[in-house]
Amino acid sequence: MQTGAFRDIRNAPANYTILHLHKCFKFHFNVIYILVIMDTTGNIINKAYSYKDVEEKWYSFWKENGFFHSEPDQRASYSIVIPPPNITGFLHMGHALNNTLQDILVRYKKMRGFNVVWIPGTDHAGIATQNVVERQLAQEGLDRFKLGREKFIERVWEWKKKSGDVIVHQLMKLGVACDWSRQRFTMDEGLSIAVKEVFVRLYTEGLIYRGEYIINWCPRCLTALSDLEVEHKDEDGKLYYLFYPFSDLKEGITVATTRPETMLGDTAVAVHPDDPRYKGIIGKNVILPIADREIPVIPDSSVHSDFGTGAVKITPSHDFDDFEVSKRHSLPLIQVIDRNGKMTANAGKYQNMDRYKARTAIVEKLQKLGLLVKVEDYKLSAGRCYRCSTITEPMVSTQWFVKTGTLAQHAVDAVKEHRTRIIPIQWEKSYFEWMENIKDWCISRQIWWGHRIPAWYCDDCKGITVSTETPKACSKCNSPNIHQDEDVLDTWFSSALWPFSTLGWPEETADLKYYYPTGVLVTAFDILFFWVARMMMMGLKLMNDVPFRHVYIHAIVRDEFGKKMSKTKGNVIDPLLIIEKYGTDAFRFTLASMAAQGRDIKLSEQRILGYKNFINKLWNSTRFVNIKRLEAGLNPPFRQSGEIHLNNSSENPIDAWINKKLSDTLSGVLDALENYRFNDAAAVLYQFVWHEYCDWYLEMVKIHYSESSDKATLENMLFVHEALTKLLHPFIPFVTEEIYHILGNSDSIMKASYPDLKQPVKSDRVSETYVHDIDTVIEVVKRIRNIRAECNVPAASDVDMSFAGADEKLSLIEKYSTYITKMTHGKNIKLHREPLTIKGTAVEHIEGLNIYIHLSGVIEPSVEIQRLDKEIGKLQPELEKYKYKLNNEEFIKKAPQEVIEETKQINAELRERYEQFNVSRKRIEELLK
RNA sequence: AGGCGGAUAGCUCAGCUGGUAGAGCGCCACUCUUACACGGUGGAUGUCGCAGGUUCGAGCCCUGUUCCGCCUACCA
Repeated sequence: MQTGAFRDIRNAPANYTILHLHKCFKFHFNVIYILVIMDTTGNIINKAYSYKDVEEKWYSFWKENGFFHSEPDQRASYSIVIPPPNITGFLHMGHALNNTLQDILVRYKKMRGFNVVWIPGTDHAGIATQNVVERQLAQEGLDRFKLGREKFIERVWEWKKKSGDVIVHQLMKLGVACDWSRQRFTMDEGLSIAVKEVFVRLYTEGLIYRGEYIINWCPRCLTALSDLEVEHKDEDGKLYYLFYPFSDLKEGITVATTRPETMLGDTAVAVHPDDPRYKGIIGKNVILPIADREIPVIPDSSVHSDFGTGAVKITPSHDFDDFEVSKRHSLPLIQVIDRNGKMTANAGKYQNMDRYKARTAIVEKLQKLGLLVKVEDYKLSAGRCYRCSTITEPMVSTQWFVKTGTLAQHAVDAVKEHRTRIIPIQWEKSYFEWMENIKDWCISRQIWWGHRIPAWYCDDCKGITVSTETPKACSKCNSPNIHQDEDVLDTWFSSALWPFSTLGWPEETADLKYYYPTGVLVTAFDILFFWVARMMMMGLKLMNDVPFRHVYIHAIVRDEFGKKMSKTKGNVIDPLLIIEKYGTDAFRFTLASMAAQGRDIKLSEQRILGYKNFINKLWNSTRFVNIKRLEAGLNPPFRQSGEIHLNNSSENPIDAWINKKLSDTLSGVLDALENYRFNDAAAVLYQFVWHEYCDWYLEMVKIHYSESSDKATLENMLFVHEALTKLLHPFIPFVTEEIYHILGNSDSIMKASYPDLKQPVKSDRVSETYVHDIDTVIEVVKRIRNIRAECNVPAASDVDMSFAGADEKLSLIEKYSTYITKMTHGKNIKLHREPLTIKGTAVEHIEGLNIYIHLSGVIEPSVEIQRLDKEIGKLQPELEKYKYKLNNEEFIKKAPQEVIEETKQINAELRERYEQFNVSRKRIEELLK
């Protein structure tokens, strides 16, 4: 038989008819043991946890039973609105992390008795979605203009119907406890009403206005972009030095530019007013070559004298700064590049030429004229459209804006007054910085997919009518000849309303009253400005209250090179593949464990594998406790209340011990989750389950139960197992639900409540003693195991052991001798008051106790001396450190009393151990003589 | 250019308010023991980027500095 075959059978699914094999391979004999373990419903419980069987089953169970649903009631509410993923989106690591963290909070708060709602939904993603559909049209040889606005929008809706919920179904795979009955879409009827309402209100108050301004324009998407929608990157470019002669043609001025094609739109040359080189020429005119226009030399302090020649050509129509300069100096605007990125009629014979072809042509022409002074290589930062990466063009046009001044101020105040807390707090600084330098928000987009701007223009009086309902006539002159604005609103405009529009605003609904403001917004920092800041402004303005009490900012998941994962870069790790490979629970636990990582999470599969093993460990411990449960015929509830009580002096010491550790774990998890330290919560649970509960408690239960058949301890074990299952549920919902049922519960674990510290954990002196006892037993066992391993004692052979020390310690050893012998393969324990000297014995020392392992024939005295020397060698530098510390007068004088006490105690312990080792060493040496 | 973050065990990273450096994976040895080999037991491994400073005491605070990353920005 081969190992491979062995494994294959072991991992067979639950419905596999052959019962799985158990510890089957005996080396010389082909003996196969078959062990069958069944749960209460008669299913075979697999030895290896197979998540695939479990996950789908429970998600539909939860969903169909309405466990995700919430309605306002008497309880305290806790609400979260999902950052709505784009309908064009596919689940990526960012979504996975973001939604896992939210789900942990949602399930946790539910189990703590809050009435929790998590409102899901999707975003119409204007430009992104339009691009997707336009690409489809292109394949059919069509474009949106051929189709016309109405037909095009129909096409988008069709597409949305078909593919828009892909991301939603992917989210479900993560196990998210969203209230799907409340699912919203930013272009829903209700949300569209909210959008119009906000537009009209803000317009009426003068907070939305229409104006001519220079904006970022994408010549491919043919729309305005907000500042945030433009990405800047350093690129190789050239810096051209152009010579503009004075009108007397004798001398001139050299300007530097990276964009010579814009020179045809120049309306001035600016120099710094204090620049001595140009003192005399301010006010003179230069002749703009090719265009043959005269333009003035003007003073402006925004010019940096030390850059280039200290003289700047001013092109107000195609440069943000120049636009500002032109306003200060009342310069005319001359547009030379059009919306398609081609030269306009103002460019004379270059008309209709592409902007980059025109650059080459104009540079050549200038060279011929002898006006090109020089060309240098230069790194420049070009703006690119965040959707299609086309280089954007600054363009002067008429757009709609939100006046952000006071809105932003209120949003700043709210955070300063901690009505909304940003966590981690360092993000506050970025938030303030951005908010305090905010510009008016350009909200109009020249695309078709989105909320159409509710403004109508009168063909007769040119008046503007803004209204939530489609008007019949101009509100100014009553003329029926009106037409609606062609533009739609920035996608983020509707997203900004998300925390209240999803709750029914502008209606004053019961939901709105009950759930607003939301408890927390969970998001990555990359949309802190795009979205969070704008929700703050809108929430405060329209609801008169912050939209969320907390903002929790988590990391961005990056690839191994620290780059943001994106489809265009092709560096995406698909979470769905990870789920397929390791299971959702393992994946979720990994994400929670890594949530603390600074700004980037670089996902490593090794780590996920580790947590998959953890789930398996949990699974197998469940198999064990359930065998015992069925044997003993125990059924839930395993305790009358959820209280963890330590004050039962008749209880088993190991129960007192594990209950204390459970209680510590509980407070650790609560503290961590209340402070959004997901990784700490995960670590505390991992440590408890594996290294306290499984490693020690279950092993001791085995020993105890085989001796005493004590059902009370089994019940305590089941109580602890169920409690830790509940504690883990928010992190790993699927496996915990399965376990909860295996333990004999018929209801969902989602209905269970988190173990609660409100019922105080009492502990009397007896329990405390028990806890300390077991800690000591563990310490003793570890020391003995250590010796066995270091002395290469064969694992299967039992060894005699003796103990020497104070009565108190000896009675402890006596009391727990069964645990000690069974856990160390020991036998014939003997107790002594005085230290021993026996040949062939290895020695260990812990506080107040000497441990002797009798290894005649296994260990030579000389070898034992070497071993002791090693121990002594390890202790020496430690002792030196403490000696120095305690001899330091300043330390004694200035350190807090408790630190000094602690130091003294550790020192005493080390010293005792050190001395005992030395004594033992001497005795063995004497034996050798 | 400014702002922010990172630099800790071979790898991926924890380390909250300064008080004997941790986890997971990997590695070495033993081990298929009756929940689990996706397991058990034991073990090795770090001048906490570098240089100063404050402090009785610094991975943590301060100053400077070097790499790496991100964000913002009007040097044309």
